[in-house]
Amino acid sequence: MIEQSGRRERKKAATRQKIADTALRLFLERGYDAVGIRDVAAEADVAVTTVFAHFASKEALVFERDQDFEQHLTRAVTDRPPHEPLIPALHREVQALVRHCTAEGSAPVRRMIEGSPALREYEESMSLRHAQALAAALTADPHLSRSATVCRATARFVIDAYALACRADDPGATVDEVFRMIKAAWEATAP
Amino acid sequence: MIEQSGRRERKKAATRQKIADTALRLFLERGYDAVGIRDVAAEADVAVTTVFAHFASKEALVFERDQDFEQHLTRAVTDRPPHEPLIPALHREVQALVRHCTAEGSAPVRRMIEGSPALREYEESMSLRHAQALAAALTADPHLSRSATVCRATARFVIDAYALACRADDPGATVDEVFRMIKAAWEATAP
DNA sequence: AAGATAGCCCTAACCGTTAGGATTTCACAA
DNA sequence: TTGTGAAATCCTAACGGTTAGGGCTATCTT
Repeated sequence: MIEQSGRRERKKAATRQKIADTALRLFLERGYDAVGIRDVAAEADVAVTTVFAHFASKEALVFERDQDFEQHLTRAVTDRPPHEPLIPALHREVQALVRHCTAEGSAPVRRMIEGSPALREYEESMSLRHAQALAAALTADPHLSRSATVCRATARFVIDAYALACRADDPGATVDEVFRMIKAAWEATAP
Repeated sequence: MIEQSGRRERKKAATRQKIADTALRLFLERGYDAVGIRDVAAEADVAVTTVFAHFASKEALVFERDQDFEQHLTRAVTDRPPHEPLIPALHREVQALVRHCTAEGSAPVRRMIEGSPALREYEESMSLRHAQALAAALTADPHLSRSATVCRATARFVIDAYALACRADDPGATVDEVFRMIKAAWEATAP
């Protein structure tokens, strides 16, 4: 139970990756709704129960890197140099995340997500979790000294900026425009 | 096909109401997860297919008045006296909506929603729709003359205020605090 | 009164998801 | 090396939300 030495972990990670890769490939080939979990399992040559041992739901197969996103965001807050102002740090990080999700290769995936109500709904609820994690990071920052409400609201605003930019015609400009609003909102709460 | 003379529409509405009432009662009595659609249908004395003819999903049974919410919100924008400033109008409306959803009788329903991931997720995706409707109303207002991005961001901020307040210890104060931020954000975008 | 149609019903299935329990694979220590 | 425990996987069967297909009746329109 303490610190496995390799092979098991590697095999598990390999299985997980194989499932995720197979799923994404099938989804893009035939459409999300046209591919069943049983199809994914068969093609990846694992049992259906194994799929659910690695992913909590069918939608989760599409958002495999979800955890990374949350970490990047919270670390933009927690790992920034001391006394560096908060909003520019978040602004930069959101720009980077948006660039990542509107990159060349991501277009088909985005189209698939927008085309499926189930995936859109799942993405929304993911965003809510990210907002909560970010709110926690803001609340914990000793330099900020804002109320919990302000931290929660700011976190949601930042996630809104990301969500809007991902779907906008000019993602970069959208992030900038929304962050001008966030900056004003934040500064209006100065203690 | 236009303008039925009554009985049919009345019967349809009655069926819908009976299903919604029965569902909510059973959910509160036994818990959301412990009640199946087949139970609701049997207790309301209708076929399962009839339930889905009136409600798009099991979760929708809980948010029967969803449409009203959206109308109230958009009308706070479209029906306000000419030249009345936007933000105070929205502020007042959100206060009213929050009071409504944190009223005495709503507590058990709220507890039920917070206790079910499926319901929370559904509520989130509803909120997104409301934000889009509000954004459309803002974009359409001839007195505002803000970019589509600003309208969309503001709409989401307002929905955030509502969502945060519904779960806060002091809902009224939360609305006020978040709206101070929204006001600053909005004014920072003055043309 | 006679069609047209909306609302409802029934049955059977689809699909995501989970429970239960067996089986294999690996890590580690005797 | 081999025994042991735990983790990963598997199989089967089911549960519960949801939908398709097709039929029946009450209501509406003309």
